[in-house]
Amino acid sequence: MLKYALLGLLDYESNTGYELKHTMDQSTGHFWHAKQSQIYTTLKKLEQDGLANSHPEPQERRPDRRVYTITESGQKALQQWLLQPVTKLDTTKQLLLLKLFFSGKLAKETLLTQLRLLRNLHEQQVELYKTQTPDFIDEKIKAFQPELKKDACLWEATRRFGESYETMYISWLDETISMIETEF
Amino acid sequence: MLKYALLGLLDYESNTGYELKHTMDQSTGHFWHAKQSQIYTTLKKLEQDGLANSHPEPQERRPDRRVYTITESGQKALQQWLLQPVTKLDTTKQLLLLKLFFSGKLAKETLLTQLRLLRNLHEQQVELYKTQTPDFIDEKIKAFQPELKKDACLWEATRRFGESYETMYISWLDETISMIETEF
DNA sequence: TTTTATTATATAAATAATTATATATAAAAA
DNA sequence: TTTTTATATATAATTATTTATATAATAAAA
Repeated sequence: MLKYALLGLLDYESNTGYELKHTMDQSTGHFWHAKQSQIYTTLKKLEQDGLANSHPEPQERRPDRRVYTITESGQKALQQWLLQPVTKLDTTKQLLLLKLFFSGKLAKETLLTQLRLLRNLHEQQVELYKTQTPDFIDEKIKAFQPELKKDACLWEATRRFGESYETMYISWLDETISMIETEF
Repeated sequence: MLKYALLGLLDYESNTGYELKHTMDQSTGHFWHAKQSQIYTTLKKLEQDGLANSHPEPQERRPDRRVYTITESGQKALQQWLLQPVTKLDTTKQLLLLKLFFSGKLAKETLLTQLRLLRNLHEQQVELYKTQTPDFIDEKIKAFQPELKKDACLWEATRRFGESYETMYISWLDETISMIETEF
């Protein structure tokens, strides 16, 4: 799928692996992340498959940048993929839930400490969705200009998902913490 | 991590790869899933690392079962892992959000159809969390008996997470569908 | 002045996970 | 009676992902 995430971004503008990594970290990374090494290898694969082209761009006193551009074939592949509906639920991996499931023998205070620590992390994350992410979206809209209104609405929908998710998570943690405080 | 999921289950009772797969599908699989092949290979690794033992159990007119049992070393490893707090957020992969992010050029009705289809899937999933999963927990509690009260509370907490998550997801879908209906 | 951060790309090695198959038997359903 | 479902394990091949490392230059900070 990373393939399509990269094609999607390249469809807005040609870019280097380095920049794509940073753009992803602030946008799609919230729901589809990738390490630098995976991005570089996937870009190579895109080029091999004819879905993108690349050319080196010399820079003053810096290593060359390798700029990737989506091809027509790449745009078709992206479009094709976007048209296919999602027909099954994502299988998520929740480390906290996995641990919690087996934590019946842990001391009450150990468990509570762990949950309170995690609550802080989620508090920080929800703040991020409420502030930094909207700024990022505004900035991109200004950069790409007008007819991206629909895109902006959809980007905002994904941001809203993050905010809802974190809000739900914190409520769930609060309920779970109370439950443990009273029933353990 | 699958390693610990398996150790956690084996700590309740010795079991075969086949049974572990089915138990996981109905319990931890909601937040940590694995394919049959991965379970078998991970069990082998557990044995190589001395965290579990196994012995074949002959059956009448059926292939032998290979029953795995957690070792003391395995119990220590499990305990050690449970004591370590989760210090960073899970990086989830949400296929729908990835597609949605790039779907600005799709026709309004195409998008709405995709979102409504997904809404049905989440409706089914929330029902599962409200009914089947509690039944599974009750059944396990009866099987393992009394002092699993704390375990049961934690299992219930993970079930509650699933219900909250799906409820949040459906609300988000409803908001997103309205947004597209009015703003596109 | 030494360290750290930023700009940039690339690959090797290891681990994790998925897909596809192979082997066997028996019961139940179509 | 043929197919499907369930019981059971195992491995090969492939793909996906992470971790670690190498290279190279500049600017800023300690």
